[in-house]
Amino acid sequence: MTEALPTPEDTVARLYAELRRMAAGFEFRPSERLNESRLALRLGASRTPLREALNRLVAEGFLDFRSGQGFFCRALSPEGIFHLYEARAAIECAALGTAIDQAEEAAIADLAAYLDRTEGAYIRSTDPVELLEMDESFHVRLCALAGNPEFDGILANINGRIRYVRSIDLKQMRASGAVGERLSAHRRVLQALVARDRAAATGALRAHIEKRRDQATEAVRLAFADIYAPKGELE
Amino acid sequence: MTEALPTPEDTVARLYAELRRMAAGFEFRPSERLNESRLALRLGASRTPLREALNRLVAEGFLDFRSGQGFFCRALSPEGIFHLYEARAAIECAALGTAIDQAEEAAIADLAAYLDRTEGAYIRSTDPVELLEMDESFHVRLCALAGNPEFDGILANINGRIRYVRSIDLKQMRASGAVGERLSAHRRVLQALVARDRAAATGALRAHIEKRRDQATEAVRLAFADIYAPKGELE
DNA sequence: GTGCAACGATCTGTATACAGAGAGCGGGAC
DNA sequence: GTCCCGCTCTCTGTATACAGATCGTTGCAC
Repeated sequence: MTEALPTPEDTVARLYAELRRMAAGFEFRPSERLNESRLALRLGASRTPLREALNRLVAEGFLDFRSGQGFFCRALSPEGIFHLYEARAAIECAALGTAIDQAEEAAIADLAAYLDRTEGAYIRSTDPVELLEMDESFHVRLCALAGNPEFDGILANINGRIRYVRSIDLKQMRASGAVGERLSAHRRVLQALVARDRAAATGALRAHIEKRRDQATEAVRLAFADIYAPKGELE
Repeated sequence: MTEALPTPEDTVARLYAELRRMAAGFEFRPSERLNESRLALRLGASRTPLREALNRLVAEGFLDFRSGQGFFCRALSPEGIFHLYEARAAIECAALGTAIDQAEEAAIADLAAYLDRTEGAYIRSTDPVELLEMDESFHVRLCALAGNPEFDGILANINGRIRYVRSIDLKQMRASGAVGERLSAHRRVLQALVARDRAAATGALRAHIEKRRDQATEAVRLAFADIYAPKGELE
């Protein structure tokens, strides 16, 4: 189920997709060093294509590289997450601004249909992954209305790098019964877009993302406290 | 990205820096296929580290990769350039907005000092490369005031990919004696920043970048006409 | 002259080998 | 018990070898 999309024979692409998924979900712990030989063995390839895939992930900010020491998982910090959400707000709001000027009515209608279609699942879903995909997908589709592949690429990169904390944020929202809040934020943005009301649309989108930014940053901050404070309860 | 210092001995970093420079300046022609063996020989390394560097540049959008066919220089099109400038405006304006809220007075003063310091060279310079570096540097410093490394990284990437057309644009401005216009645009942005006037600052910056966007896009469009109808009134 | 097909040279994709650097561990001094 | 030194073993960084795919070219049919 997870291994289908990259063409049957393309080792580097396969490794890249697999490693990106692992890195996005912090299956490597923050700042952990990666053992190339073990990883290559586990993924069924040699170190040569593995390192090519790893280099791509370094360029995309999923991994770090230190000469002579190899590849490391990226660090996880409240500041880093804050900056990623801030960049995300910048890109999404800019894309929305362009979309308000230029998106076709039909494309906007498609997005509205998507929101209607997923509304039920959004509220009732108990699957965190499904929830995450739906949230991400709404924002990706919104961004795509601008018709600028640069926006899409930057957003896809950021989405991968915040995926882990976003899923934590979503779990917390679900636990506190606040999923509807997110959904209504999406709907508010969409309505302003339909009305071609730039100030209302970008304002609503920015407020939504900044709220998620603060929640996600706080969640990481608390996790940090857990990691660095308690010598006591471990094991 | 403005890469980390290429330490004396780090083959991949050296190759990456060299290839990035070459790709940025379109020393490979648009859509040209790269011959790995020849390139490795020319750069004094083997294909293994070369391909690692090439993979990083693919991830950054400087090169394309097609499985089974190898690496290609990115295409050059008016639409592509338009999208890059549009993304640049989004990032720089967002960074400026953050800077207006949060930048220290001292940091803003540094930028003002930089502008004063380079003003003379800016107007008198006959070296296109120097002109390009100064223009780019002003915008990079402005962006850095936001204190968000994500903004800096995205801008560095875009700067590399528009470097070629930007230098053409600068040459044309110099030829038409319009360099002062650009300088005054920078100064207008700075003054609004000093006054912490968000609307004026982002408005001025956006207008400046969008003007450059249109000029650069048009320059590429004309070059396209030259390429695809090169024989004058033939046929 | 044009289109197609098969051949050959070239190039890519991956595995493997090996040298040198780095990290971890044990032992010794204090 | 703690710190430091040196050793060893592992891992990284790069070169090279080789299999399979690709592209250009030549020759043939029409």
